[in-house]
Amino acid sequence: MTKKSAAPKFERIPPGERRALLVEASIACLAKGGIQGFTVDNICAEAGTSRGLITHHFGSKNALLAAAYAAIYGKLLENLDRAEQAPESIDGLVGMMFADSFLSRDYLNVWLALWGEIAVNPALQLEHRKNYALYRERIARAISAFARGKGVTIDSYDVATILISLVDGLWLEQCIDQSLLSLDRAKDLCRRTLAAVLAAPG
Amino acid sequence: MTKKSAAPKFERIPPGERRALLVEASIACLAKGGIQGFTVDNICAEAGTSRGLITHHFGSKNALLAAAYAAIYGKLLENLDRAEQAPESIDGLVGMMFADSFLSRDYLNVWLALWGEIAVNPALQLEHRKNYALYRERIARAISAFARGKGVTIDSYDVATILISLVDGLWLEQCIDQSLLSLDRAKDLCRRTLAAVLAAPG
DNA sequence: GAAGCTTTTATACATACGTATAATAATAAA
DNA sequence: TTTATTATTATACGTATGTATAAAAGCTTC
Repeated sequence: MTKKSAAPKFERIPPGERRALLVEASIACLAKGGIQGFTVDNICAEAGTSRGLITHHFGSKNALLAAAYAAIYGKLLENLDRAEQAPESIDGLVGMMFADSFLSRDYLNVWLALWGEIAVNPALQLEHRKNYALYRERIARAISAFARGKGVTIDSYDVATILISLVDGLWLEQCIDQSLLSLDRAKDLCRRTLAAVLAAPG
Repeated sequence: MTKKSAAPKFERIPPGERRALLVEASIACLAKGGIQGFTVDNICAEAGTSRGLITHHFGSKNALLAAAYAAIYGKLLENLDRAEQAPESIDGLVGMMFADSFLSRDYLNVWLALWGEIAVNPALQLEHRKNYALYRERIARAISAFARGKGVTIDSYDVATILISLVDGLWLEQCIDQSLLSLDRAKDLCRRTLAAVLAAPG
């Protein structure tokens, strides 16, 4: 007679996977309710775990927030690295920016929620600086390569700032009020601005 | 013998003034701690009143938040109306944008904190749409007048979107990490972009 | 100076919050 | 099969939260 094995009351998974699950749940909560939706109860309910796991795996809620931010930026940079290294047209440059930026509407809300926290949360600020520098460098490099290929002389650092700021602004606009701006129009405005800036003398 | 009059335990001021005080205190709290710093305790401590006044004068904390947003936008629009109606140079246009945008670093944090809430707070969303439409209209009008004066034909609505988005993006960048961008450089990038866009054919 | 009105305070209340704790149970190792 | 490890749960605890309530007190009007 075989021993009757009871159904396990919970599944035990490797720490790395559990952390990833909690990070995913955190992002979902940020998307739904902004930084105010980022609570232990919400996150653990979303992840389907008990309340203790955040402390166990991250030490604190704030550490989980920093981890979530790192994960989001990680995805962004990863996508960027998959893109062609040196876009050879304005369209290519714009495509590079928007492939990562306008991934999904939910993600926009997450960025916005996190941005609002960075200024008042040192741990997040640290995480931001680290990742943003990589991001900016990557964009500036692409612009630089593009300009070199076209024989245009520009300050790629300046153009990168313009491009990133414009995309962030369009993004923000799209996030706050979806009815004002479509992805296609955002791309188009970006393309037009970039073309004008790169064509201008100086 | 005159009656000894005890010092009043509190000052009673007109509802409008009290509301303004609470709105000011709200903005200060948002600047310090983001949306998470926007609590009844913080606000009333900042305003130097007891906890009951928010409910009494606004009905709810959320209504106060909407009022604070309206007040901030009100100041923005007011400043804009004081500016010259039709800037006649690129510098004038840029000046118009930045006179309101970069008022103070504290205000940047407030905008950022509020932006993060708009997507998840219907009352704020309503207040935003109303004011943003006025803002955008005002900017587009100035651009339109400028172009007409110079004999340039443009879609002022498009250029307004570009300009506003760029300024918001620069603003965001400045807010998140002050070490990356000075006001002067932000203005300069804006000027340069605007000049290029307005000079471009089409 | 007295009455009435409404601002203002003080307090109470139920809920939500982040974290600490101890018990439990799933897995790996022996 | 037994033991050891640690992921996981359940719960407790103190604090913070937004709002409701009632008492107190300032101001206006007569």
